[in-house]
Amino acid sequence: MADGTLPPQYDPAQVEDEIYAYWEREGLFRADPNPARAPYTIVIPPPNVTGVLHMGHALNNTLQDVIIRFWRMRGREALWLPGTDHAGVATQGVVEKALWKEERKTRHDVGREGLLARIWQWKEKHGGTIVEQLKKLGCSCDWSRLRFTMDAGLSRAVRAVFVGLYREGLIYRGERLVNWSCPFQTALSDDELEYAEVDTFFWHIRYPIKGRPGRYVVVATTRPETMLGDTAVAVHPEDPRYRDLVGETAVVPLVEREVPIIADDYVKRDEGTGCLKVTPAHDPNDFAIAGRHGLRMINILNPDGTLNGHAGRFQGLDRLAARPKIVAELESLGLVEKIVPHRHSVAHCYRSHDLIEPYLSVQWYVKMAPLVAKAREAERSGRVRFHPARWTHTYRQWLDSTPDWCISRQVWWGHRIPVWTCAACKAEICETEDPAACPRCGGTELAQDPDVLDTWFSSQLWPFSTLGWPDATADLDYFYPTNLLVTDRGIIALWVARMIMAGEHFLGREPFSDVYIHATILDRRGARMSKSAGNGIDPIVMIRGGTNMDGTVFDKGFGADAVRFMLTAMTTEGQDMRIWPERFETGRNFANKIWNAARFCLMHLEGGVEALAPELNEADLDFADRWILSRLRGAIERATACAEDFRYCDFARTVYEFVWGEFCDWYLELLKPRLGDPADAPAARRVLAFVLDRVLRILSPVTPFITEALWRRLGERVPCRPLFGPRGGPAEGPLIRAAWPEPETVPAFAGVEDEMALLQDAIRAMRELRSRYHGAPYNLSPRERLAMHISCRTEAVREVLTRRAALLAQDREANASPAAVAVDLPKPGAAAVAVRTGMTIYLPLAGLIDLKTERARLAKEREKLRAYADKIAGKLANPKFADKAPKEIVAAEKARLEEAETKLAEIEGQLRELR
RNA sequence: GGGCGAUUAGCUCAGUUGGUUAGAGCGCCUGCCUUACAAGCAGGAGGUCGGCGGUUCGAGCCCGUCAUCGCCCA
Repeated sequence: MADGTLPPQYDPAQVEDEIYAYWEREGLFRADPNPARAPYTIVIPPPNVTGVLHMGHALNNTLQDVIIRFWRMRGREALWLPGTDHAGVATQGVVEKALWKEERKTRHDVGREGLLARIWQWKEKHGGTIVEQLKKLGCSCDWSRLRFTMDAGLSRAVRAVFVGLYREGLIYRGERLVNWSCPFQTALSDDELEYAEVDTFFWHIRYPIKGRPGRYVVVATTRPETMLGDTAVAVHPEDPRYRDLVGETAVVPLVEREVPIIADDYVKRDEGTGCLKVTPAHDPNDFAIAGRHGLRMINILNPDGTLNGHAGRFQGLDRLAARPKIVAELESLGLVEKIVPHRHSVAHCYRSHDLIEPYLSVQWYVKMAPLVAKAREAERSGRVRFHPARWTHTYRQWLDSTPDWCISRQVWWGHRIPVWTCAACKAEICETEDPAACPRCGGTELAQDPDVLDTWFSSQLWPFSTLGWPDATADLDYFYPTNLLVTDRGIIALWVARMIMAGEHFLGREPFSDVYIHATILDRRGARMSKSAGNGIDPIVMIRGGTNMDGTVFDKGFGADAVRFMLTAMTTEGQDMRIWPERFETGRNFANKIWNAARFCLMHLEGGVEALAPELNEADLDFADRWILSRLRGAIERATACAEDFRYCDFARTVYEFVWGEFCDWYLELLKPRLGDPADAPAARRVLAFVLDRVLRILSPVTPFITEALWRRLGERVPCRPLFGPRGGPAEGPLIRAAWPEPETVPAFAGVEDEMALLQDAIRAMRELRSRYHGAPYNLSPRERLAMHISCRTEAVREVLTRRAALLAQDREANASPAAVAVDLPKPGAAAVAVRTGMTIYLPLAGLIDLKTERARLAKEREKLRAYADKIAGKLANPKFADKAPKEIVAAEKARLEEAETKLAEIEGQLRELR
């Protein structure tokens, strides 16, 4: 490579680190407030600081990078602001687990400060992993702005928001049921639950009626152990079976508690026995019933999920271990009527996957109603748009139904709730700065609330806390509101909606105008990728090689560009995306194609600027030049529109098809003879340099590494590549900052595309004629030069084919010369025939032609054409069609029919001759 | 129970407001190591667009319904 030649196979490993280091070193990702340009801003959805990159991150960040690179090239001050999230419950869980494994200590052994110190250590050690992985993917984040939700600045934002909401009366403390995670011993919000189907039983248990020996009511429950906390039995008020029992007293077995039998509409008569045991402290519906009837609430659980003193002799047992014991005792008392298998969906912790217990406790809440109204308005007014649009429904639905948000968590890692209680006067103090003394009585013995805030409480501030809020910074002024948020559907409610609320409430503006929701990545069989299932694909292994999670070894990776290209090309509006390693081969092959196309161009540009035509004007352009420029302009138009509209798949396909299917397959082939001709080469080289330049630019957002590497090579040969005018000029800077090629900057030529289409049709027909005889038993050698006769049906076709005869003759695959081209040329003896639009091509091959095969081929084609022509004729014969269809459509159908019939007649004639 | 997706070639997926003979990648068959590329080139086979009904001159696309799979919410 030192001598300037490139190897014939692209090796991403040789290029990527060096290119990335170059971008970083030169500060090319950096963005700063710049009044001369408009900003384009994306804030990264912060990954968990303890996490490692998975395929979902790879997709998410590729999509952000494609857009930010596009707008950077389009001249915006493009900021992609990166950072990580402290992930309170999850991170603390990881460190606690390690602490236990390594030292057999719990968090209580090391204390709050001790644990926090260890988590910070953990963060320092492992927190950079995911950032380094994003770099391998090619992410052009402004790393100088890397943020962490527990940074001092972001923590100030959290305090400001808490205190602001508190003072507005939007934060309050309440005792109610929460979702309790026993392993973490903390409350979780409703959004942090996941539901899983569980096979269990309905236990039908008899509760004796007080004062009526022998009578009892039968309740059905899936959680028999909760009976220890029962404080009522409920029936439906209109249920005739139990009407006489309302007002009576039932006796809860084992604890012998006397509880009232009450009537409540909530009870479903046809579910279970129609008789409901009411456990207000351990079931949300029962809690509501208790509120209506003023029932006692008995909490039977300790925070760790074991039974407490209210459980009597079962105290100390885990609630799940107690269940069989309780059932056994009930059975021995003859109180179990029956046990029915039952399958239902139960809440689990989204981090530990353990069962969630409804648990009565005092927690902090955010009153949602006023915030919801603002968030709804931001979307209704069109200031926030979802892509694909259907996700708007999910957003609205959540806003319409969300309960107040439980924001306190009983863990230590996170933002501590800024509320203190004065020991002397019991005053509650909520301040942004830690208070030294009670403002009411001056007491200095202040106890801060031990809880921390839900991680989402800080994440919801991300689009502005990262830009300096609550200070009125220049960054905030310039970059806020941001433009785009790219994320997964799973956190539309959890995060996206809350950011919109927070942005609207505290800054009076939406945090971003567009939300792009991308697919969820699934494995080959359509299952979610997960660590426990072992079906994950490690994006870094895909990029660099190594051992995948399932043990498969990849000696070489596919390269970052290949991974990015495939992820982009697979991003359609669907909601899932199935991935397996081999799928990246397409991307790798494409990168290799780009590499070799550029390699070919660079070989022919070896002479540098001096070898280019000193001056080039439109009149100097060859036919092939005009064609590729026209096609290039069209491709740029489509690609630009796709990028603006977040149509990722179409963007990738557009550039893929143009580069491979037109630039490589046709233009470079057409150019070869000209590049070998000293008279034509200088002009051809100028166009070649220009087109390659534009090709690299439009590829750059998706495949930034290989294109930057090739751009540099191209720059070494030809530093500046204007199409027209004098050659030379100042050197172009790095591709990442090169201007996006706007369509108007590429000339288009009317008529050239149609002419080329005709030539391509002729060339393909000639190739096909040859290939009919390439196999056994004919074995026509590809090296044997053939003569083709072309019979044209119009003078116009004849004129084009005659004028471009040289292009037909030079096609290497056809390897044939158009020996005779004329209107209505007769068939030259024994010949293979291809009937095309406007022409019939003959391959005379005396002695080799297989009449039977030729006849069968023509007959098959005739049948197809007949069916086609009949279909159109039928359409045209329908008077309603002529009457109602637009004129252009009718005219087009007529033209099609005419063409089909012409071809059909031609085929009939050929068949007669073959007899 | 409510909402939203998906169902198109052997596999994975495209298919813009209804209007050529429904496309791509991979796989398959045939022939080529043609000095950019075998991770390639050329040619080819393969689909009654999940079922049924409807709207329309015309439906893969719109409407209804059923089936199967999946996601979200309750």
